[in-house]
Amino acid sequence: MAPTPDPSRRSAASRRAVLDAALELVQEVPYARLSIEGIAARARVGKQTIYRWWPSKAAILLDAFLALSEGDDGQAPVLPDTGDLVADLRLVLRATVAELTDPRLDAPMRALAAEAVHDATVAELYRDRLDGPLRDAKRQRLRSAQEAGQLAADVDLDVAVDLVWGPVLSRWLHRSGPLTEEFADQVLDAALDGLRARPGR
Amino acid sequence: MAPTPDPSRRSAASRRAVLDAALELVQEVPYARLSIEGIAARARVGKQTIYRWWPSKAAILLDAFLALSEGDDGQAPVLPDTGDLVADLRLVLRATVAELTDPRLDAPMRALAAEAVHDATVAELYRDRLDGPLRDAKRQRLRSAQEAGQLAADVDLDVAVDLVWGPVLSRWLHRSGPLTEEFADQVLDAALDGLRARPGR
Amino acid sequence: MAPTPDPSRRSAASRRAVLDAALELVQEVPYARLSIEGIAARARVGKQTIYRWWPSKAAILLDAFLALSEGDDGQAPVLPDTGDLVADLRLVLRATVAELTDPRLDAPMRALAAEAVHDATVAELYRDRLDGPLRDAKRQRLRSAQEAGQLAADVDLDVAVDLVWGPVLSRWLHRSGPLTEEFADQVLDAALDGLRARPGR
Amino acid sequence: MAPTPDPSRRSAASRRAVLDAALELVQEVPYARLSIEGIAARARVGKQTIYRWWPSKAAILLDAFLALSEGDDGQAPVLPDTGDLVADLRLVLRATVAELTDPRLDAPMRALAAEAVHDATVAELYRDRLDGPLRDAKRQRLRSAQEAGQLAADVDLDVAVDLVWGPVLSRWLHRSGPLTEEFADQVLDAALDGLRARPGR
DNA sequence: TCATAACCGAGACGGTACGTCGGGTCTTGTA
DNA sequence: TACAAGACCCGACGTACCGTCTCGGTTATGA
Repeated sequence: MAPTPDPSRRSAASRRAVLDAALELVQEVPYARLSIEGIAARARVGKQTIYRWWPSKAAILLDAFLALSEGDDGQAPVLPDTGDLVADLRLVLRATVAELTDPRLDAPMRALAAEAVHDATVAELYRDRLDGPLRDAKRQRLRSAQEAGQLAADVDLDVAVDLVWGPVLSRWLHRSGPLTEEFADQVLDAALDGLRARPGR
Repeated sequence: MAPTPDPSRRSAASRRAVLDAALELVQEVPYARLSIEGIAARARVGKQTIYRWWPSKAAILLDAFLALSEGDDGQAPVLPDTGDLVADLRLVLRATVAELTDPRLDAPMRALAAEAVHDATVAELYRDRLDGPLRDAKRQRLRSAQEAGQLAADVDLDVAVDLVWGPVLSRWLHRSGPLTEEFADQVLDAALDGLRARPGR
Repeated sequence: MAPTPDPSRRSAASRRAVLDAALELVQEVPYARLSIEGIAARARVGKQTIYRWWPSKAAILLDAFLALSEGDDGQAPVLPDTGDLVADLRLVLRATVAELTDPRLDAPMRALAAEAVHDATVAELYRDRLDGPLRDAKRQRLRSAQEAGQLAADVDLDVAVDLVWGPVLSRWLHRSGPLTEEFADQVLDAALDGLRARPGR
Repeated sequence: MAPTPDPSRRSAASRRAVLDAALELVQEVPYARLSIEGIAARARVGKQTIYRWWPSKAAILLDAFLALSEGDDGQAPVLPDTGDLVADLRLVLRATVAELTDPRLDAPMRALAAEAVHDATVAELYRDRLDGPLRDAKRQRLRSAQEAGQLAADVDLDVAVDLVWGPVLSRWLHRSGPLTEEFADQVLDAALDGLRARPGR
């Protein structure tokens, strides 16, 4: 159905220009005013070139966002594993908070996240290309901890990932409170030790 | 500057018609195609009437959504408090999952949530009129548990709320996995008891 | 089929602005570059306003052209009838030549004529609103001459009109030679007296 | 500046394909939708091939049209000269009418004529390659008649040509009436004998 | 004989304009 | 004065072509 043109003839310069323009614009103007027309104009590129290679505005943003984290190219992300679960997770969760509050990343990530919220197609793209690999890494680190006997054996790792990162993501998306390192630490502690009052603690 | 029209002369019929039309349309068409023009046409209402009474599309959705949960009118929500924290929270968290998966509520809630993700103004509206009262109730229930010695004394209640509901919201928004009662229960158990492996458990 | 909006709500200012802009542009730029987009921009008018009220670019030109000859408003044109057929026709045919060579009229008339050449719909519009009334006047003047015994009784008046004006129009359209008063006079003389050599002439 | 490619290497097959495609398309679709892109696609030819060999769409049409009347190749056209001026002209004028009403020729001729109306460059092409030789032949036949004393000595031959063919062309272009053999005959009679009432006729 | 230069098909590219949709404002007539 | 209706200016949509520009591939000489 999709005529999908020959990628070998694709202009790398145009691709970069579009991605850069998208990133610039998503930070300059409110999301609702981000238009393909505007991206094309800023990138000095014909609109057709955009429509030829990207199926949606969200797909551009996704590519643009992936292009931001250039170094990781190719290899799947891996979480640090020093053996000290708490320290490792604290590091990573703080990094997550730092990313989410980085003004350079906030705008495109919000744009993507919002798009994913109401469009399952975009959600799938987002999951496959951005969140998925990262989630695998998180699950992997927790599995390692579980195997080392540091994590309860009966805990579903997907649940565990959501328990640690869910609160942070939720607070970021809903702006339901300040998103700080302190919050990250509190969440981590609570997630590991539980909310319940326990004697001998 | 704002003309702020006289609310006493407002047509209740038009208000209802707009809200109903918005709810119908948000379920019929993909969110991107939900237009004020379309709502006005469906509601047999002049566009000006909408612009007179609502500041944004999101505000319409919010009103429409509030109108859905009519019974709660006025009084602030309260969580059950039978003394059995686990049972109470399980009930409520399952109810949350039920709401989020109710096809009748899913569409407008997603629309609102997405709008809130990229627009801080909408996020505030959302927080004040929808999420806020509910969050207070959650915090209140947890405070009661804390006072009863069921919750660790040093736990920040906002962190606690996010630890319990954050994973559910996050999974809903990102569609990162199936959103089931079982998941709710797992999250609750993990949140209360922690992920960490502990002897004597 | 056509939704044809209510003409009573039409903005007279926009109408004028569009017509003026069209006339200006058709004289400034080659016809192929005359765009509705350009007319709308020049007229400071939304494109939709043009599409609402005119079915085609040619229709705009036609209205614009009719607006040029403002004085004639309403009343049908009449050719002079002094009794002296030759003098009357000479006057009118020279006026035709003058119009066709007037740089202010040449551009829009060519645009219209060309459009009419390949589009029968436009040709009909053109005939009904521009050429028709004028042709009636010509026929009427010739009929009067015929009744006065100045024109051969067996001549079809439509043929007669074409014999007098056809050569001029043809030369204008095809630029097959200089379009001068002298040419008009020669055509008129030849049309009245015929090409054939005759004794006693 | 112009690279002027080597004509000896030109692909005759491509030339034919373009000309054929142009003729087909000009008859299938309204002129405004006739695109070089479309011609190239139909002819299975690269766009560059068209741009290399033809300066404009009109030039393609002209070539295509000339290719239709293949037989006349090279030699200039000549009008019959039997000595009987009326019979000869009647024959030719009827043939003109037949051509103009031939549905196979009508579309490309209209396209060309319309293009010539608003573009003086095309008009020149048209005159030089199509109309010019024919006009010479007409003038030649009339000169012969004039020398034989059949045509008034003081008649300008260009005026004479326009007097005979102008009405027919004009009616064709403006569709101002039915274009029939009868009309041709009437025009011819009127042109030769004049419109004026004359005693002894 | 074979390189090498042209034409060729294909089609991506930066652009301009198309005709449509919707945004938010303003006007008109009715209740 | 609120309302239904809808015209208005404007900006963006996604598409069609423009004319230019590579890309391989195939002829078709001329070193």
